[in-house]
Order: sequence, then structure tokens, then C-alpha cells
Amino acid sequence: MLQLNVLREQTDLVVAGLNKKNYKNAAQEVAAIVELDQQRRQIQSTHDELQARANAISKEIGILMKSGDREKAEASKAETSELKQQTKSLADQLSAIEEQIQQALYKLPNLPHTSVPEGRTAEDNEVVLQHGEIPQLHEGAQPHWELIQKYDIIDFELGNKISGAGFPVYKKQGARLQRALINFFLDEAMKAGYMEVQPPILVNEASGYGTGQLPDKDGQMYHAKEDNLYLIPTAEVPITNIYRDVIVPVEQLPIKNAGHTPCFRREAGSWGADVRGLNRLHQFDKVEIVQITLPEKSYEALEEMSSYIQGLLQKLELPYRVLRLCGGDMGFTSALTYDMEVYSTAQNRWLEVSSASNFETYQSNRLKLRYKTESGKTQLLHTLNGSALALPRIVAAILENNQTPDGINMPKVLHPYLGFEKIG
RNA sequence: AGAGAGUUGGCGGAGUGGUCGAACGCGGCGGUCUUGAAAACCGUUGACUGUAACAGGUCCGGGGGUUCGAAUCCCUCACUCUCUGCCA
Repeated sequence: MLQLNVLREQTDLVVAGLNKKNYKNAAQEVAAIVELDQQRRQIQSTHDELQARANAISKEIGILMKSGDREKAEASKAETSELKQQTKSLADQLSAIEEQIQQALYKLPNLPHTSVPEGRTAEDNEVVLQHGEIPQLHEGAQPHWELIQKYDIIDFELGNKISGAGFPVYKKQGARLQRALINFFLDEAMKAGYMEVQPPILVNEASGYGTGQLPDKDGQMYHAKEDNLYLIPTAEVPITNIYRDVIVPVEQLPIKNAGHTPCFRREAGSWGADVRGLNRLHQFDKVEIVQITLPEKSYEALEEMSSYIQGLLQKLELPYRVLRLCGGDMGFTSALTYDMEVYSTAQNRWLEVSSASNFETYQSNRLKLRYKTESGKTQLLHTLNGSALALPRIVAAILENNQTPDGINMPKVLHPYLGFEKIG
């Protein structure tokens, strides 16, 4: 959530930022909020004045009662009753206005960093770099949804039977590959200084609001209504919410956490072409890295996360490219996002396997995640996260890019985790 | 799922209608003492809002009510704990 004082003091900057994100009616909406805030503060100060008087009188009554001066006390009581009426009415106005402001603020996305390119769709994303050779496959090479059947390692039919579309069953070497990747990713994260956590995968409403999935993405999460809990779409939610309502001691910064969880996404409305096989699922596994840093260190941290993720892709010997997302393609809560895409040779397309973002204070403002400056002021920290990595598309790319007529070669780094070097 | 108890500042824990933003202890910070440290002693120590700075206002799980006045009384919701039941 954007900070009110930023809207108030840097209105033009905010409007420009929202425009870059293709947010409609930015100027009007921001002006409306600033106007509401103006009203709010005016009412507030009148309210506070009246309240102060009432408080003072009440205190006097207390003293009069003790000293036994009943008559004077009664007189003072009458005096406060009118004050009370007025204060009540002002307080009602205040809470109505505050609610309006809150709702309006929830609707505003984060402002993009200055380096974010202009643009509306994925076409406008900027390719920052590309790495690795795109392999030449043999005649008759297949996409992964055929390979998994051929080697019987992932079964969508079984998943359909048990749950429905988008819930595959991993079997044999396929299951082993999942486990190997998870362990490999977690081990790498530990080596890079991340603390491993294993959070809950159902979260309450407050957590959903904390990281910004609510109210923005309400319909995209599975919701256990009976208990009002949400299945997490990413480990970002529970891990970042560990630090909700926390004032972090400066010496503990930066906080670096990593965790593996299943992720659940309803993907309502986004089913269609290009979602065959592992490309888009309702349930998948992911290792997520989360950082919490001082404001002045967050972009440095984002670069560090980006190169860490690239390192993983290099170790897995996958050809990839890094995109800097344009204003229109970025997530709601992000200030700058790098997407990592792996080339799927058999599908002839780039697959997004990771997304690393800096949220600056957008999440921490909701989370009330702060630190104390040297001068003793409490200030918002910056939050960041990235996938490191999401499994399904990595699996798809490994299967497709490493296929040979007589089996699929596994990347060397995974051999010790897998206990085999080849599928088939 | 049933019954009961509870939710107070970084932590523990007082406080059942008035001067309580909240005793006391621990922890933290500053100081005295010390070559240094420990101990002891003294002082200090919540957040939000607001202001040029003061002042002022709000916050004792959330919301509502009673009252001139609520941490304290009432209603309601949420959560936690204990016992019983069930269960990996």
C-alpha cells in the first residue's frame, strides 16, 4: 500500500508512476484521496480539540466528587453532554472518511522504479541479457507432455481422477526428480546465506492483506471458507508475514529466508492455449527466497537475488534470459521485477521460471514491518522475493532440452540428489 | 467436537470505575564504580497521529454499548491455553 504522506507530498510523482503502470484515472483518484485526507485532518483536529476539553472536564469532575462537592460536579456534567454529542458526530465522520481513504489506497498499485521500461504488454518487456546455447534436438524430439507419458514419470490422468485438471501425480523418476530439485534448491539457498523456514501453507486473512494478495487477487486463491483460511499461492505470503508487526533490530538486517512449499492457484480465467502439460498448474512446488533490507540496500539485494537465481539456472545448464518487466506487465505490488525465462526447445518458446521483485515499502507499509534509524525514528523496511525456483517449468525444460533418442540426460549437479543420471 | 480459563508495554506480571500510558520484576540503553568486566547503585526505556517545535488526540485482542469518566462494567467476534473426545 502506498503511503498517504507520499501521495500528499509527491502527488505528481505518484500520478506519473501510476500512469506508467497503465493505471486508469490516476490523476483524479490521487487528487480525490489527497482531498479526503485534507478533510480528514481538518475534522481530526476539531475532534481532538473537543475531546481535550471533555477530558479536562471529566478529570475535574473526578476531583470534585472526591472532595464531596456534588453540586459543582453535576454542573460540570451538563457541560460535557453537548461536547459529547459533537465529538461523537465528528468521530463518525472521521471513521467514514478513513474507511474511504483505506479502500482507495488498497486499489492503487505500487509505483514503478525509474528503470522500469514504458509499455503495456509482455511484448514491451526489456531483455536484459541472454545466457547459454539453445540446444539442437534430434529428429522427432517431443514436448514434455509426451515425454512424461513415454517414460511414465508424471501422470495427469491420475491427477484428474483424484483432484482435477492441473493436479498431476509425479511417479518413479519423476517423483525423484521433484525431490532432488527441492533439495538442491534449498541447499543452494543455505549456501547463499538464506535461513530455511517451513511455514504453514494455509494463511489467515490478515496475512493475505499483509503481502497484498488481498483484496487484489481474492478470486485467485483457494479459500477454505469454513475456517476462513487461504491456500497460499506462493511461500512469499507466509514467509513475509513472519515479519508482520515487527520492528526489526538493525543488526539483524538483511533478513534472508528461504522455504519450500506447495503453491496453489485457481488460475481462474487463464486457462486456454499454451497451458498444456506442466506449463500451468493448480498445484506446484516452489522454493522461494525472501529478503528484508534497509531501504538504501534493496536494489543491491535485488541484483544479488537475480544473479543467485541465474546461478541456479547455469548449474542446471539451462539456456535462459532475464527480462526487466515493463510498467504494464508488472505485478500489482512490485516496484521492479526481473523475470527469468528458460528456453523450452521442444515447445519453441520461453517459459517463465522465476520472478524476482522489489516491493520497496508497499508490503512493509501494510505489514507494519519497520526498523529504528540511528536517530530513533521508526521507518519502513523494504521487502523482496523471488522464486528460486518453481519446479514444473524447470522440469519441463530439463526434459525437453536434454532429450536424446535413448533417454533424457539429467544435469550433473542433480546426480547426487537423484541417484541416477538418465531417465529411460 | 464438548467443558472451562484467558488475551495488559520487548518479556514476565499487577491493576474491577477517576490524577493509569499503566505498579513491580526482567531485559535494553546511559552513567557511577573498575586497568577492563561482573556485581552493586543511580537514571532512562512503548506505538500511532499531530505540530515549525510544543501542545493536543488515539491505543491495555477486534468491534459495539453503559457512564461526565472504562484496562476495569455489559454485549459481540476473533484468537490462545487446559481438560475430555478424536486423530497423523
